[in-house]
Amino acid sequence: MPLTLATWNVNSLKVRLQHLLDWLGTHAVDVVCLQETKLPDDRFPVDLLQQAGYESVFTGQKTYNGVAILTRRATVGVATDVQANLPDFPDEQKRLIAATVAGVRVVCGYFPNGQAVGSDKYDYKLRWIAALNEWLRGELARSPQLALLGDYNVAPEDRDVHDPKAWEGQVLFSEPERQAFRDLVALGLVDSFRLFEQPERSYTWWDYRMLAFRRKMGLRIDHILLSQALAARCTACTIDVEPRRLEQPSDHAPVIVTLQ
DNA sequence: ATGGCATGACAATCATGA
Repeated sequence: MPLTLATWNVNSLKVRLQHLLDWLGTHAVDVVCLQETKLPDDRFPVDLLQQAGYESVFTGQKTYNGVAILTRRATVGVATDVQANLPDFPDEQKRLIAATVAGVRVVCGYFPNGQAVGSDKYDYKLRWIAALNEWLRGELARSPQLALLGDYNVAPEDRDVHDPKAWEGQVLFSEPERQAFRDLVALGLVDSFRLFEQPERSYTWWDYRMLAFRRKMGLRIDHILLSQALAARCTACTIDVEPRRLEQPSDHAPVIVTLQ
């Protein structure tokens, strides 16, 4: 049986819970990484997800951030060896959770936005990614079958940006951020989306304003990087834009990868 | 040049996002 993993920044799990449940009902993916749940742990909808057939591990907080890994009980059971946050990077912000599922080390990250190039938040973003990189080196040595899924808040290449000229040097597309992305790839990871022929103007995020989605004005900032061992098993990677068409959507679309 | 839109805390605006 193939194994499917997905990542989706839901921009509030409270608001998007029904969208998520509907999506799980039609897609039945085995592992789902969520970002921006914006829920403290005592408010996480464990029971409703269990009724939908999914077990959850999560780390969250009020108002901002928050990440989770859902596992389909019937196919992959419960996640083990759960790690919340980067061990050597003290941080109040809940941006990372890792767990082992079906022999795969699944890392779910909500990378900092960075706000504006040169700001304190931009500096924090680069330091956060550097700390992730350092920690991942050890994780990869321990777990050769590793996937890093999430909202990276980085568009790696020109073709990942609807208007690269306009975005040049801006946050999400600045050279230091793109270099940080390449430094993750240099650990021996593969951008699964680019293993395959993809449609023109493939993006995962569109601004709520200016009718950006309808006008295909987006960025590809949500990614699934796979270790070499997993890349060898990968048969597909797609962006599902359908949830972005719904009423009151998340501004991000899910990305799905299939492993053989 | 600016704000457009959305979410959440908090109770009219404000912080944050990307």
